[in-house]
Amino acid sequence: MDKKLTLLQTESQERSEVLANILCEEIIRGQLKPGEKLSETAIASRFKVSRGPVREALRRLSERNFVDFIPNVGARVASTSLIDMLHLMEVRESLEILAAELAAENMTGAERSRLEKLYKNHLSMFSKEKINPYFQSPEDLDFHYAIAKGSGNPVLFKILCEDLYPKILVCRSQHQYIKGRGTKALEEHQYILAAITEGDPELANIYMKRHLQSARESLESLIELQT
Amino acid sequence: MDKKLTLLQTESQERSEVLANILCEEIIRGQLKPGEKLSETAIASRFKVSRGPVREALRRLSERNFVDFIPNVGARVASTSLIDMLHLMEVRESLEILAAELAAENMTGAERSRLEKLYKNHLSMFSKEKINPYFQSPEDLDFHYAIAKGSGNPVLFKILCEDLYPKILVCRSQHQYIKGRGTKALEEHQYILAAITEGDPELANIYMKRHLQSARESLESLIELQT
DNA sequence: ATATTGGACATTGTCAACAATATATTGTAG
DNA sequence: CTACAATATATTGTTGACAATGTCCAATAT
Repeated sequence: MDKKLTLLQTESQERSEVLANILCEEIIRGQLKPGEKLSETAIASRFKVSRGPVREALRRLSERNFVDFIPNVGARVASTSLIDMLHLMEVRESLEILAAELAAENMTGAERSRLEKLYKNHLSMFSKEKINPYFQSPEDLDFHYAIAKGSGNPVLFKILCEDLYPKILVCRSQHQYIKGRGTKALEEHQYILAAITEGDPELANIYMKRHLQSARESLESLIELQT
Repeated sequence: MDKKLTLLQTESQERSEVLANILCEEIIRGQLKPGEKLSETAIASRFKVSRGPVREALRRLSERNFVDFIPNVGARVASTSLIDMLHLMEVRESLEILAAELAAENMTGAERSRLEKLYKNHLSMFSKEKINPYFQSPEDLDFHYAIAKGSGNPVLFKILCEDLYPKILVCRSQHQYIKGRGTKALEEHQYILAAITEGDPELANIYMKRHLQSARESLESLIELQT
């Protein structure tokens, strides 16, 4: 239970980075609410350290845009709107299409078979565990991670996996917005997988585009409803 | 002379952010060489502050990936290879195409006329001042900035203008790599401008794609030569 | 000569005290 | 009762001192 998020590697020993990552996870999980004050002294006493490392951690989070920072006032958990989410999805769409293309061109044999394994794993999870089909499973995310990695472009990987995905997760946790489009998404994965394993960038482009377009469109209609 | 870079707004009063921005500019300009050690005490005494704010600034730069940071060892100016540059250009291409499309859809009248003004300004600079045609002029950059802004997508703007462009400039300064494709680029701008002002996203997509593809291809052939 | 060990030095990490600023509270006047 | 002002409190900003870690160099052994 309460499975650790593997988004942020805490291999480094730097206090400020470890702190930043912990706070980041708590923001992503919604344990820290949007707008909530991040008091230096409170955090310092909670983690039994002095304010120095805490300040450094908060500056890191400010650079990552997970907190809004006002000089002489302090840091607050950044709040993200559904419109922000839409902007994130728009950029994500463009970059994941690129990632799929590049993955179809560049993935190694090992990476391809691993992607296939991820897909099958997702598939079996789906039928076996009777998980809520309208829930963004870690397996779904793994699939997209693997493609970003397989693109062979570290800049692309970094923006997608360390920038956009975490922020999209924050949006979800702040809005109880549940994206999952059930078996539909899984079917779409199958086509994407096939295009990539067969080394067909054009098809990978098209299938990834459709996959993400429908995700974005369902978000757009959700925004319609709320206005 | 020595015109200030306007990339990084230093409106905030926060010491650590001001310091980070100054160091950032020096890295972009090549005044701080790749691999160069960024000693806390040295920087602190240079700016007449204590090490606290300097440490915070270095953590910020580490998050921005302008310095490589090793715990208990320190920070060094990140060095970027031509391969890094290629990865940056690949992502940039994808995102600027999106920006051009969105700009064609969303730009306000004022923004459109401003873009036109930027183009004409660039044009006149070119003929009047007899500037080296193979030099990436600020005017060229302004044009791309305006399109990113005009997309109406702040996430897209941030990644392009605060993430990718600065890093591409670092690459240039670290490699004396001169991209400018002379009058050719300016011509291409004209087509992009027309498509955007006429609100034609499809054409804006195509012209921007061609514009950036040729830039990337010339980089690819440069890399060929060097190997 | 090369490799290794030890210690001296320099640098980074942490902390607690103090200064500067913002926020909250109280008191007063209208 | 509300609006404003002055004070009190709390929070952030900065600093210098000390601890912990890494780096460098000379002395020694193989």
